[in-house]
Amino acid sequence: MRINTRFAVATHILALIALNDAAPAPSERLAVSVGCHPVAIRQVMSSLKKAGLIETQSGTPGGRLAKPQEEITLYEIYQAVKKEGDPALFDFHPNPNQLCPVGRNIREAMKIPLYDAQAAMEGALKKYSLRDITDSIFEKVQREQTNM
Amino acid sequence: MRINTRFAVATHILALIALNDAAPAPSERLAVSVGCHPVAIRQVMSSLKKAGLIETQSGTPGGRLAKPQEEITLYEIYQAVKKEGDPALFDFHPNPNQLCPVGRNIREAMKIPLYDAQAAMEGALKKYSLRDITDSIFEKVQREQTNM
DNA sequence: CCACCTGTAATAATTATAATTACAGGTGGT
DNA sequence: ACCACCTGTAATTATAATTATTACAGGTGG
Repeated sequence: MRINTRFAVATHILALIALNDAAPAPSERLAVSVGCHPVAIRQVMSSLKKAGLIETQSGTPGGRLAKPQEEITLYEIYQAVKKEGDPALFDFHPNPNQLCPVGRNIREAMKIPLYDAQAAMEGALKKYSLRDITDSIFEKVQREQTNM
Repeated sequence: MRINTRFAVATHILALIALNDAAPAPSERLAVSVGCHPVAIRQVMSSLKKAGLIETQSGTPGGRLAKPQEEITLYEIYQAVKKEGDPALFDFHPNPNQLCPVGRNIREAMKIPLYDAQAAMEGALKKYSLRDITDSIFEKVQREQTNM
């Protein structure tokens, strides 16, 4: 599962949990809204739990937010689902020829700029909380019902 | 070809052109250093030409920088190889269920944060020029030869 | 001319990604 | 204490994305 997909699924799940005061939904139900496989939901929820963003109980459907929406940033969500193996925004780069001076050194030469770019991206994600997202969704839903 | 790969290949090619005062290298030679297929080299060089970063001539091997290294930023390189088809940093998101209020609206709700994140990333790339990269490579090559 | 190259499209091979299956437990209601 | 239903996680299969390869119509310069 790609980081982008995991991030999208994670945010979606958290929004569903945050907005749905009703009965706790099993992974199968969440999967219908997200549009993916229930197992993918469980895997992502497992990561969110490990990161301390939600609380779940094995065998019991659904989950609760572990802290207020205001305190969950998009950055935290991103980090929660970012796996050991392959996070880097830019997976620079395939297989440069080690016999060529440029091929041998370009990776290191690009390290700082790319790290900088990734940090800038992550910094932007820190500016938004789950609350911002759910507020935005709520607002749009209201508009659907009243107007139009 | 993925945007990340294209970006890496493009930077590599530009560094090779910038550093190699010697004879112009055909795509096959560049491919050896980059570690990919010659056709990929030609495709990326085609993009770089369209973006006004290099000058090439059909039938004649190699290419020249169209402007000084100082004036070619990593951002420009990134933009040059970014294709129409939607390279967006976060391809949010697969196929949310349109029958669910959250699934129907989350994409729009995430739009601003994700756009912001991408802009931040691109802003960081603007801070570095091709010269920074080639200087760094040159420095590392020097160190390889003298010390160690 | 001719060997060598570019530019680009189309196809084939490979790899990454997501869906599915499987199963060992946990839970809560009855 | 049972049972239907669920989670958590690994292993496998199917599918989609990506890269390599083939192909070929020109351009170039000796």
